Amino acid sequence: MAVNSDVPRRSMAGRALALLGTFDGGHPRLKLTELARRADLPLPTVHRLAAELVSWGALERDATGYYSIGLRLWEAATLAPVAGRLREIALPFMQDLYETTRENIHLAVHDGFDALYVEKLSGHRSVPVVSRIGARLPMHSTGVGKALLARADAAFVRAYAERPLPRFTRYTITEHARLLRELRATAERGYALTNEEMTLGTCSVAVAIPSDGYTPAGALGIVVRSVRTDLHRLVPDLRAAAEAIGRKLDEAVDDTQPGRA
Amino acid sequence: MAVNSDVPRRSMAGRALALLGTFDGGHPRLKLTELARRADLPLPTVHRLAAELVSWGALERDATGYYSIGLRLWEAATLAPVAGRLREIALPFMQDLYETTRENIHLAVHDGFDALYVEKLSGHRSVPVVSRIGARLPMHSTGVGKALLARADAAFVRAYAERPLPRFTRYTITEHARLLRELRATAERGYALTNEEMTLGTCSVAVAIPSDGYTPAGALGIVVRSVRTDLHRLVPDLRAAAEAIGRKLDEAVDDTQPGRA
DNA sequence: GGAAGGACTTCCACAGGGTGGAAGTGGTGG
DNA sequence: CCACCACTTCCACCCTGTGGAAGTCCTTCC
Repeated sequence: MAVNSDVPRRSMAGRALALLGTFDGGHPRLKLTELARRADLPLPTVHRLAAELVSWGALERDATGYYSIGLRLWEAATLAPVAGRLREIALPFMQDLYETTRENIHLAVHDGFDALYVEKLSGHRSVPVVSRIGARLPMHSTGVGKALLARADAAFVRAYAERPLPRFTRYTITEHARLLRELRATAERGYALTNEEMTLGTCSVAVAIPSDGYTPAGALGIVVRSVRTDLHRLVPDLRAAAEAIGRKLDEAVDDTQPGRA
Repeated sequence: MAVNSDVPRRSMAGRALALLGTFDGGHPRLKLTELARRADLPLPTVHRLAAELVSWGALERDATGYYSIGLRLWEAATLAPVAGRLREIALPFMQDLYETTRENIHLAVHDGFDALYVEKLSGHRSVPVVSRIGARLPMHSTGVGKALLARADAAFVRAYAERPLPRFTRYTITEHARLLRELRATAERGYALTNEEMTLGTCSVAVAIPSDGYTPAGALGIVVRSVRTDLHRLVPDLRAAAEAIGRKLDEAVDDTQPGRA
């Protein structure tokens, strides 16, 4: 018997989703037992349910018994607005930025208290970074995060700053007052900067994508080696790209939706 | 009462998945009624189930009542091997190809009777193409498709060629014997070519990614305007990229999996 | 070689979550 | 003002999922 006396007894669909939810960046492949333990479900239940998910294509199971996310689920997920419309529109502009910089180009959206990375371009010559498509990173220590936060409404920013701000390097901003000051400066300047706040040796510029019709709001950023001192020179291109993306998004919204997004 | 006397009574999880399956490239957003009709489920059932999916984040519902695929499902799907490992490894090489050509760079895998597009890079100057990340296109009319098909085992190729081959342009190969001949030529040549077989005005080169440890098998392709006649010149770079990707995939497989993929 | 342990699979009688027709609500357009 | 349509809520019946227990099949260790 599970000890979920407080949990209001998950439904079948809820259990199926719980199984999907057990996968994360550190655990993209799981064995049956791990799946059951992480989802806190009895083993036979997981066994039966997982088999059904596999038969539909929501999960895959390889010869060694490991489960991973299935191809068909991935395929369905490409239809999410964030992956479809936003990415599709942004990509050519991100390519342009990549060509001129050959550095990591990030596209992230605001979700909960995190910046969720929707697209990332990088080449062999780019600095290695911790981001990954589908990854969540904090907003106070990343370029795109600060750009998003600087645009968020005051109540949200206050809520964000009142939580403990995890430290990643000795340059990470962890004092609430300093974060608020930084965000004010970002808003006035019109773009966000970071300097070794997430990873030593890298710094970044980012701007918010000015689209009023589209949610969740996005931001575009570039991460470079900190030895490069010409971060500011990237701003005009970055801003032009963000504005062009925003314009296209608004057009696309008008096309498909009579109401708001 | 639904008329599914032949369908073996779908389970709850099956119904939830059926809802996700109602979305496709032509219908990325659906209203409740459409969802119910397309999934062939009673409206109250869909209503209840959809609400549960929304609360988890597998679906989203906007102010106008339209459902679409949810952010959390998209996030989970980024953990699929095809999106995670394959894409991540291939991307820098695809970037290199993009820089030298500024044309559409495609990465596709073999799934069922289709080429499933896993990644696509394109800029403003690239020819417009019908592909989309997550899209499925036939294997006999696309570069990546032919590259995959030329490597598939004989039984599969026979099964493929025995089905009717849909025609897209007057250049599409629709005769079975000719397709088999073409595939033989592709295998000998070591790369696939198409010439206005999917879309008038575009042609393409593609090569299979030579990885023995990794399934599903992938292919890398470039689509350019047909006025460009130097398609063959792209082959060395393309092949080098595919080989490098294959090598990295095999390393990655060794790292994480004692057995086979 | 054999015993112990662990991971996975199968079984089945019980029970509580899901079902879906029907009725209610709200908005729209004629 | 009414008719219509899309969505939402309700509830008593009953079928589907439940999960402990037992079975199978490796792997490891002595």
